[in-house]
Amino acid sequence: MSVRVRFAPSPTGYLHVGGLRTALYNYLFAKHHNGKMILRIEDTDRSRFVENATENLISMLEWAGIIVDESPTKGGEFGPYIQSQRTNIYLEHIHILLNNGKAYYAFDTAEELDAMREKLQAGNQGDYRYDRMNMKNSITLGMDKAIELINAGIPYVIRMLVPDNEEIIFKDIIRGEVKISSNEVDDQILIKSDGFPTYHLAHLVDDHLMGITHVIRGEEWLPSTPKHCILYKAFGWEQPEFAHLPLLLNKDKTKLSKRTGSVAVEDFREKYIKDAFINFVALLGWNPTGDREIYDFQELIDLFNLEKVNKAGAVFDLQKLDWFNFQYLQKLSPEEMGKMLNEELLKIEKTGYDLNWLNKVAYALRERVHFISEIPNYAPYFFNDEIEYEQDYLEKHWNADKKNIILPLVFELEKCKDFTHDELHSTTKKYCEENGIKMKEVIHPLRLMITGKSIGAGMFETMELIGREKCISRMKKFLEKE
RNA sequence: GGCUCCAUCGACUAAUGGAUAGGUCACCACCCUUUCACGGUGGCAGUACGGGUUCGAAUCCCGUUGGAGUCACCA
Repeated sequence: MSVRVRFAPSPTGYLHVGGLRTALYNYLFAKHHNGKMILRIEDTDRSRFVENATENLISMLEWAGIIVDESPTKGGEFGPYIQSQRTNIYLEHIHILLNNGKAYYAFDTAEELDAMREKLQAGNQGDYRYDRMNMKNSITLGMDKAIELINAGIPYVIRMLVPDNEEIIFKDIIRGEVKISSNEVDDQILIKSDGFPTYHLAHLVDDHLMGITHVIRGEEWLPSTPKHCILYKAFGWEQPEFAHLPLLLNKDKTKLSKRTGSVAVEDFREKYIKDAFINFVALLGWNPTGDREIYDFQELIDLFNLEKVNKAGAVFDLQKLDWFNFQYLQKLSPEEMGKMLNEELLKIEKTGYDLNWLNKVAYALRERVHFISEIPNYAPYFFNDEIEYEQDYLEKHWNADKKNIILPLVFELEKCKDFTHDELHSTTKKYCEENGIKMKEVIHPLRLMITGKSIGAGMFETMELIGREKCISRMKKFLEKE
């Protein structure tokens, strides 16, 4: 049987990085096995629906390189792929359960449920499950009475009937065998009073109908998996394989949330190189063994296996992601770097640069920044003619003596024919040798006069990029002032 | 609180009962050097604790401790 997996988010606004990793693992697993991945939108909670969330979800997945085989926009033979368009299917299926006695109607109000839970809490602690035999439902009232209430327009829900005293055992690919007594499982609501199914019913019916072979989802679903096992059995369906992924964590080891920083994929898209981000995320909770860190997308697909997914959660620590970004930055061509730099400059409304020149600037600085986006701030002297001088640097490398050394050099440099790195370098070297001074004695003042900053790329390379005219005028302006 | 899951350097992880517990990020030092970086070399740092099984345990078992997830007419 060929592998079919799914990613089934709720359209609640944005794609969470934890969700992206789940989607990634699903995708890697599917493609590794030449299988299919589907995208299904779980929008049965009408109150949480957010406009355009589905489009956003898809565009984030596509940015990440996750191209699903079947989806609301792409279609497929198992559609529709939006749960709110499948309500009739759920209703059909709930009747199977109603008819075989595996589900029942319940009429309790929110207040009555609250009262029940309070009572249970007062009695035996830790047990808040639906008290089936002491509430208003078709078991205590009888089916005739239940039908009567329904016909009278009384709101109702449909709950699953959990069998007593059964041991539920299921196999998880990552965690092995998990056991739990059915006495711990609640009579979960399957159909809400608004007629929509809950997640538990809807996802399970869909997974079955859509031929899903492996359910790969976050660990937060582990506690409700026994419910799903009971449901599969109630329907008489074979259950899929389960794999519950370890959670992505905040620094304090709690489930990753936006509390401590951004978790929306769109925010990462703005800052990081896609391949670096994917590489980083893929290695959070999984490792193909060995000492390697850098893997391209195809290698991830080739190597991925669920058996080597870790059990413990992984702290989502951006420090290493920055390093990955640096590594991938070095692999880009000057043209790619220049393009990114141009986009950054557009954001701060700096336009009109020669693209070829931007390529060179970005390339020259590639080893000094983790992100292309740092460049405008790291080396403003490429884009502003107004130079700000670093005070410490100025004090350290400038005084009356320096002026006497530098002045003749400026004239020599002005005479350079091509104003290229090589010529500037040899001219300066010659000058230093003739006057018995060290190169660094003059390079720092040059850097100071032209860039104002103590850090940056090689000075002659920088001068070539800034150009003769600007370099000379900056030096002269500085010399007049100081 | 009940239930379930989990536990290797600060972080990500490797080591499928057998070497001095390996690599990467971060941090520190040194080298290179034209500043800052890159790069190179080295360093710091870990099997939560206690039992057991075994010739041998990070690894298997039990217990303890700690952490997390979950317990909705949300997914």
